[in-house]
Amino acid sequence: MTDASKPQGSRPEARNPRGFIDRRARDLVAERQILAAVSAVYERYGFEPLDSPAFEYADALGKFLPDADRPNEGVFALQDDPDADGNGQWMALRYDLTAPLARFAAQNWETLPKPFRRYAFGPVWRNEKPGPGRYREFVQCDADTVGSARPEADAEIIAMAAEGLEAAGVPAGGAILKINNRKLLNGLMASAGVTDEGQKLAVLRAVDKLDRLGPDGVRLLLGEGRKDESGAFTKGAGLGGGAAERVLAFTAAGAGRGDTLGQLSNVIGGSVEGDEGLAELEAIDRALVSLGVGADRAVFDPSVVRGLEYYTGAVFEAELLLGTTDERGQPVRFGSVGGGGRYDDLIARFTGERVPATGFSFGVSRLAAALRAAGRDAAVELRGPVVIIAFDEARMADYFAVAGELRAAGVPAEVYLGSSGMRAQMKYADRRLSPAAVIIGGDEFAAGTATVKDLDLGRALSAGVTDNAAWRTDRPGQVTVPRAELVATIREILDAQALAPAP
RNA sequence: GCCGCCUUAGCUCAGUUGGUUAGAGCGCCAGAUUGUGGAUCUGGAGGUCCUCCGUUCAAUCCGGAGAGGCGGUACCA
Repeated sequence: MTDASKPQGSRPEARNPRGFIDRRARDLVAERQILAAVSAVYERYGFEPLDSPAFEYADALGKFLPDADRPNEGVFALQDDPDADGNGQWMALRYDLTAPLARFAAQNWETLPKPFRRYAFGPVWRNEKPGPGRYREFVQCDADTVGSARPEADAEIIAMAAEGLEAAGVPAGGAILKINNRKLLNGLMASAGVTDEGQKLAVLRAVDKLDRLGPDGVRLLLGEGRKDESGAFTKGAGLGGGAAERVLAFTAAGAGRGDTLGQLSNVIGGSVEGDEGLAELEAIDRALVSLGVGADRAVFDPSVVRGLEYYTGAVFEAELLLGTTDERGQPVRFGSVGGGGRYDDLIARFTGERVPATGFSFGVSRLAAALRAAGRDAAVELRGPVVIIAFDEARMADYFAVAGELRAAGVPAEVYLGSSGMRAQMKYADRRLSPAAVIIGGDEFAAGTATVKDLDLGRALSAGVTDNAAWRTDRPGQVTVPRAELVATIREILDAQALAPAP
């Protein structure tokens, strides 16, 4: 085996790049169903589809602009057409669908109908450390309204997101949209004397961890800092005790609708920006009520932060409440499957003109994985084609004719194209989860017949069979019919299987 | 980025206190069965023991460095 046919050490290892995965039929069918269902909902709301390139010039993507020192920080970037000095335009794979939308809207602003409503889906790439269920390439689906400052635009996005998740297969009560407004926390921090941008960020980060660390952990992070179990120390926001308690009181204002608004107005009190945020949430509440979205589907939750600078007003997050378990039966918290909010400054980066915008995006693969883990993907069932056994070299033309007839009748079919014997061919059909196999050998040709084997019937019967000889001679589910009745016979088998539970 | 654990067959893992030919289960291939899936039995293929350097008569095993994987943490557009 150490001969020339196997040069040692010179073979590439067949493996995926770190953080990238192959997705097979099962995953793809599930994702396609989700996208089809969600697209239909979004279009019903008047959103038009848009596709944009995988690459954008790096400056258009915004703050993750690669530079000479760290060209790959966060994004996958390359230099387009570099000259002799290595100078070229930096371009990068998009890391979300919102930045490309901002570029597109700015570029076509003069001719777009405004407000502009579009949805988009496709892969996005992030050059960062992968984690469990977290990859460097994944499919996102995003919907935005550009050019409307009305809180109703936010409410409609929220309502549409809720409806979209249900259409994708999340059962009623399986997810909740949590809504907050950046202006509330900004107002609160302003009245507490927090003006430093770095300190503001630290406060946001601390609040974001409320669900994981609890109020005590967040209190530490708002103050001096916190040391976790592994001994790593996270520097805190450096807030004084009074200010920290005010922030905590704010985040504790409950997750409801009208009652939460009342509590928030007590805690916020005073600042102009805070009052503005409160008024926006009240308007969103009214719109949600008229859109038929109750507190069972969307609530106000002051602990929702959603990322950093970018958002300027309302923010929302979709949390999955479905009970899910992993392969070992351990419960898994999927948590957030999507989020969004109002970003009024993103397009101004290009045009200098402030354009209000709001949107929501979710991870399609992640949602599919969550639905699978929750056992909600039963509708996705992969059946193989009808397999025509390649019995006789000289008769291949006849086999292809059978395949053609079946395909013309709308039945997925294929002629076995390997070189193995019949046993292996049957095994192949079984493994493909084929509904039926067609056997036309010398006997059938002589008699002008075809033998059709109902593989599901055999699958069902095989459980009770212990003797191989009997299993073979019984030939379960097998019928021989005149060649002319072949397609009709298979049709009957398929119709019968459609009524039976999946094998 | 930081911390910890791990790396032996396609997969899950044994094992060798450093010594001739490194094992199991599952999976795969074939036969028992000229033309039939599951089960069973029999046989077979499949390994640079992650890589490099060092120590040694001798390294899959000991030491060092590196790579890759997993988990936590930080970041998350």
